[in-house]
Amino acid sequence: MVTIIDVAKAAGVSPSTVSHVLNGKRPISDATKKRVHDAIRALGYEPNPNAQALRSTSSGIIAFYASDITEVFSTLIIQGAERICRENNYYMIFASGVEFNNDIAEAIHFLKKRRIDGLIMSFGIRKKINNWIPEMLDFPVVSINARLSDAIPSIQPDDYSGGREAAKYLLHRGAKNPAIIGGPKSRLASEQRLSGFVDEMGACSTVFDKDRMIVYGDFTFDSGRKCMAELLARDSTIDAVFCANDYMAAGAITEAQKRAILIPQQLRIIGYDNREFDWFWPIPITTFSLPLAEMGEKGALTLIKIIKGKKPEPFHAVIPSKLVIRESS
Amino acid sequence: MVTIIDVAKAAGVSPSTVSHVLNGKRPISDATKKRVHDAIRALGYEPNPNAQALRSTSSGIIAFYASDITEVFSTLIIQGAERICRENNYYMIFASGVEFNNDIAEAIHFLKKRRIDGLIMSFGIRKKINNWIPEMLDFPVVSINARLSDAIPSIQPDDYSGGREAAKYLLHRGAKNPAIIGGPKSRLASEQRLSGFVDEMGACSTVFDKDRMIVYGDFTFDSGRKCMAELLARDSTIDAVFCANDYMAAGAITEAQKRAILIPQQLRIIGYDNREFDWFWPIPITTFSLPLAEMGEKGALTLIKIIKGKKPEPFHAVIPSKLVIRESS
DNA sequence: TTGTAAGCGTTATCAT
DNA sequence: ATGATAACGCTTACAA
Repeated sequence: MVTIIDVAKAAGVSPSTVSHVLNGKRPISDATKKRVHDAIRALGYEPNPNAQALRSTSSGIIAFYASDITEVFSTLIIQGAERICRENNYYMIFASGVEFNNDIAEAIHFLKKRRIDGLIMSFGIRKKINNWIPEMLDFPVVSINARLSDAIPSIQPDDYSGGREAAKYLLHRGAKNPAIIGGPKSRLASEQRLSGFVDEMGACSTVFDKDRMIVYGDFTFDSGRKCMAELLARDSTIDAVFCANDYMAAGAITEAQKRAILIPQQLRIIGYDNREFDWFWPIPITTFSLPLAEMGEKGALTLIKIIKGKKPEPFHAVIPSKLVIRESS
Repeated sequence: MVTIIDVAKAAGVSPSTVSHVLNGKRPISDATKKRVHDAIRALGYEPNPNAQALRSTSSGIIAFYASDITEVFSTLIIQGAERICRENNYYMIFASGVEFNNDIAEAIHFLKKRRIDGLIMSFGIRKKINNWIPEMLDFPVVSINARLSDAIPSIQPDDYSGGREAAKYLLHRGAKNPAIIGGPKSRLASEQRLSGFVDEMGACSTVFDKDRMIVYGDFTFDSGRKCMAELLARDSTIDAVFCANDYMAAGAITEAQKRAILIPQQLRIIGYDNREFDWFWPIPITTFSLPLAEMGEKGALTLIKIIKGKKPEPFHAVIPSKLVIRESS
């Protein structure tokens, strides 16, 4: 184990000089700088992170809390965040809600004792968070996919504008009588996608009967089938359906095909989320690709700014999704 | 910040006694034990992990290296491993191959300087590992999904017996003329699945022409379609196809349906991996569910044994997959 | 621009 | 069965 003292001896300087060369917290002459760096390289010195964390206030660690780490979305967000952290010489550690029985308080407590410099919290399901304890968050925190409070910066996908774009696109494709299959009303993502869609219809002065042309599912494949059946029962002239996620879009397509409805000729379908199966579904599904990596990156960048005492701009960021056009529309 | 000294004072004992009460490395009288525990609870004392790691040789940290953390399989393995680690009071940190440009040496180096107690390496793709440097692994290591060397314990799914079970099941279902769509020959998982299948055919004294009835794809949906077409061109009386993974199974089903072949009546299809879309694919896909959580658990248990100086048993473990029967077969 | 020395919170060694 | 004390490797006042 090579220590800072070994390096100091080899370079003929004091340990504190070595330390300062490494973290640049005070001016060092170029000559000594070089001698120290040479010694470091020659000996293969690596600072001991535990000693650093023990002595200084900062640990160089950023924690990532994901409500469910097995959700694909989480991992893609993580990758984005990790890239930025590494570029800024932070190391990331993880905590998964599942492992803490979704006891966020316990998870935060656990992370705090590791003396983390900051925390990125990512929520798979964007619902209103209850039992929330912002008091615990008395250190740099960023929230992804949920707005926890006005005081905590957040990064969210722009579901509303996605909904608007879906409507615009369908109308552009010639849809005259579109409908919606929504997700649970408790899910913000779904609600915003729908209201964007409805607003855009209004903006294009297209008549849209919200009570009749919206059916609510529960984000599952089966509910997509049922909702499609229900919509067709209500109005057989429907020629386009915007689904609040891809599972329901797949169900809707399946149900329509069972009735020999031609897609996209007679009925256009759009999903949301760009799930893996979309592109090779029997009828490839048009969808919106979420800006997951960007959300992770932006989240990490924002957090690092806060750690360094700067105010992030914007405080609550919203990132657009990207329409991915495939055969179903 | 409550320290061990505060606790010692409150309990009227020395810091070293508190330390020993906590880690049980020497006998303590029940009376003092109680006093110390009371003090700990009263003050809400939490040992500082950084100080512990600095002073002792062990950090209490197990690292998990995954070649690709965004792969669903990785996350499920991780969850299994994490459960065991927590139960044994280890904390897990992660490194993803992607983040290190797949430079395993660098990743290991990075982890080593965090003073990890052990390492679980999980490889998404089971191919022979080249450029391997077992010399670096001079500390407790376990490998999941790949056998790195005789000296490093491994945990793998039993693809061979999965293949056998697939054959047995198809024959039992009355298949007379089965075929195989394999993955790339470089992939161990695929090769073992196939050879299990072929061996079982032999064991049941069923004729199987390996040259004619095996077509190799590349694990993608499109290759599944092509391979299915090729097989049907070779022999239109094929009544069952074992596919080395689910993507190809989905492709095979799609191709067969295009030709109006009835599934499962005229043609039974089995995939492998139990991907998410299997159960809601237009014809739900029979498949094998990999023992991912168990692999993670077993991996962690094995590693912890090694860390504690015990020899794990068995040294190279193999865990069976589970046949999940659905409509396609 | 550089050096000295104290101390971060533990655990390990040596006493008792 | 318990205590005193040094040491882990580093950062940071304080001095020079």
